[in-house]
Amino acid sequence: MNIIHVALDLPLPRLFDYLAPDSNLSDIGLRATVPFGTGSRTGVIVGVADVSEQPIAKLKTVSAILRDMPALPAEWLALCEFCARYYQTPLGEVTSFALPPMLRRGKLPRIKKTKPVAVSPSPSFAAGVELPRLLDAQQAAVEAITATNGFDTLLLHGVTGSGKTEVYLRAITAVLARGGQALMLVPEIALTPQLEGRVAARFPGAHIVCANSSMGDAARARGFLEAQSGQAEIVLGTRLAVFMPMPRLQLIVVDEEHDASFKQQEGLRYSARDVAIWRAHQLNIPIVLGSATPSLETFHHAQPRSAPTGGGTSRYRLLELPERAVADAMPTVRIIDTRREKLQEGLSAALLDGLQQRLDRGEQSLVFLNRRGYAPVLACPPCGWISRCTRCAANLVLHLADKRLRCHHCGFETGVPRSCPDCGNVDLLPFGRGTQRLETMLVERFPEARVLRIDRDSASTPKKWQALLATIHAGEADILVGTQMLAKGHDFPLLTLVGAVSADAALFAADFRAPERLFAQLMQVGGRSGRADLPGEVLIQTEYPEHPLYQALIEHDYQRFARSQLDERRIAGFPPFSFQAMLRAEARDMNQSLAFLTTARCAAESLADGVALYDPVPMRLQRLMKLERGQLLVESQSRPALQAFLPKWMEALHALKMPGGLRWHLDVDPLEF
DNA sequence: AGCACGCCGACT
DNA sequence: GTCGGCGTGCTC
Repeated sequence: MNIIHVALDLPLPRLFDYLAPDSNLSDIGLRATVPFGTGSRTGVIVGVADVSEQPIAKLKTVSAILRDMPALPAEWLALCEFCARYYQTPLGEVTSFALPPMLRRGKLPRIKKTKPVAVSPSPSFAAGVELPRLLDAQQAAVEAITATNGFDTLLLHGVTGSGKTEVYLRAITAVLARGGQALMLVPEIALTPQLEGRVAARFPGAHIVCANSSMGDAARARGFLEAQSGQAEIVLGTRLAVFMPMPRLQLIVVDEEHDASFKQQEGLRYSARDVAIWRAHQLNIPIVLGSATPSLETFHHAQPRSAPTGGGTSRYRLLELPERAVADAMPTVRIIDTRREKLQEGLSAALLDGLQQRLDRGEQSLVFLNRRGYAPVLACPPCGWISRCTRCAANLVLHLADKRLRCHHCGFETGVPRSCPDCGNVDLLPFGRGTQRLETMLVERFPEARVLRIDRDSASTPKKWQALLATIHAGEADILVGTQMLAKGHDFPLLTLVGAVSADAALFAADFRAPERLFAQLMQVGGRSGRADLPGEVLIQTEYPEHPLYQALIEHDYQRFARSQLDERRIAGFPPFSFQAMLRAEARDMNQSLAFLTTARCAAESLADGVALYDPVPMRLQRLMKLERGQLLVESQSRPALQAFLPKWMEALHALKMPGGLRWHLDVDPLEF
């Protein structure tokens, strides 16, 4: 055989063939450097053959087949091929994305002296380490996971503090004892170090590899090679870790499976959770999805067919952890009706009282406001001027801390004008409220309190973030003001009050997933309070106190909320009762974008069998970085029907002649609308 | 996506 | 007379 098929990182949905004397099937999965156009590229050999569909005369000869690392396993290539097919992305772009940048470029990391670790498959783990006692539900969950033979998707549903992590660790213990490898995916947050520490402490002798985008090139490449060689027993990482080659993989865990960061929002728009499930199926191994607030898709699959509201699909097994592992109660949730009350800088009397009480008792409070900056907009009331971004269809947010106006979408920033740029009026007014303003107000109102603001501005680097966390843990802060950064995963033993303000907007958002996200967020931020021996309280300010979402929160009743949402989704025909793909286009003016989408819609009409085509519309954030953006939704009751339609449609679109400056992409299973 | 080739405007 | 604008066409 003397022809190789090479997947190159190009936006072209095909492979490139090269002459390669003496190549054979064992070369599949090796990287190859090839002449391409005027230059040279490195890609992955995905096939070896005697013949090519191209005329032989057109074929160039491969420059080098790189044999300095072992061939990527067939299982890994199959995973990439699945992603290419499912997400309508050229295989070369997928393989390129799935490889660490250094390996992608045809290089290898310098060999680092290996740590003196026990050689698998008999790692020294847990011996001596004192294990916490399991509650019955945890024990049952561990047994269910470890007894699973072959592929199964298990949904581990447990509130914050119910001990999900301990269940993962026990299941991983069983895998390591059998000489297997385990893969654990976590959301993309600054939380990974904590978890890493906990896992490392539990498995002191085990070889653990981390994989996330903030790692250096060499470290990432090294981790990849250690996973591929089987040296690494545990791989812990964010969404990109789903592509780590692992020859003895026996268990996948997706923690906080509902988290939106598992879906990549650019380039290869994959869902690591969904890809992980496909991989588990392919390898015939169990996968555990863990969450206090599972995504409605996941919950639906974990519901029996005969469930109260029309039934789920019974495809996943539901494991419930109903109580907190540490023996304390769930926080009390109170809804504060703000319709009648005159608020003080956005805070109700009840919340202010609560803060004062915590101060008096030396306990911590958290005010949750998911909007950073001082005020969302600066305005000139007499003439109507407001601070707008010149590049985006968005307002410039006032950051008083460093006296700047900033666009939160494109990063544009400018100084705060002394007077109105239109009429010269010097009395410009900030409208609305962000964390900085709340912080200022709380400092004035509670002069004796140590107020700490935690958002992307104050915790801009991992170092600053760690310092803030240390301050909180040392009890050197009384009132925390923060965005969703604070909501995830952290334990604050002194925290007994959480107040949520200005959350209502999500109730009526155009995006049908907004309530789901709000519920998860409030549940999560509420879970920060009262985790030790101090009871917690959650106060939610709202103008819609009787809204079912808030009622379900009072009861801590995820299932009730999920069922009511699923009812609405079923009636509206939204996911998980339909399957969607979004075509997005951007150009210098909106007409261009919409014209392309209209053409795309016309091209789809003759191909769309069992697929509904919506009308092209401007995106919610219509203009970003001076590009006008539109979108076109396609939807089907049947995933196979949608999957059959998409490649035909893509082919038609690639054949269209694009006007200059127009760019488009397809997003399969989109999360954002 | 790059990178070449190709045919029309204002500059040393 | 050339440098250079980006339209369009190709890459095994």
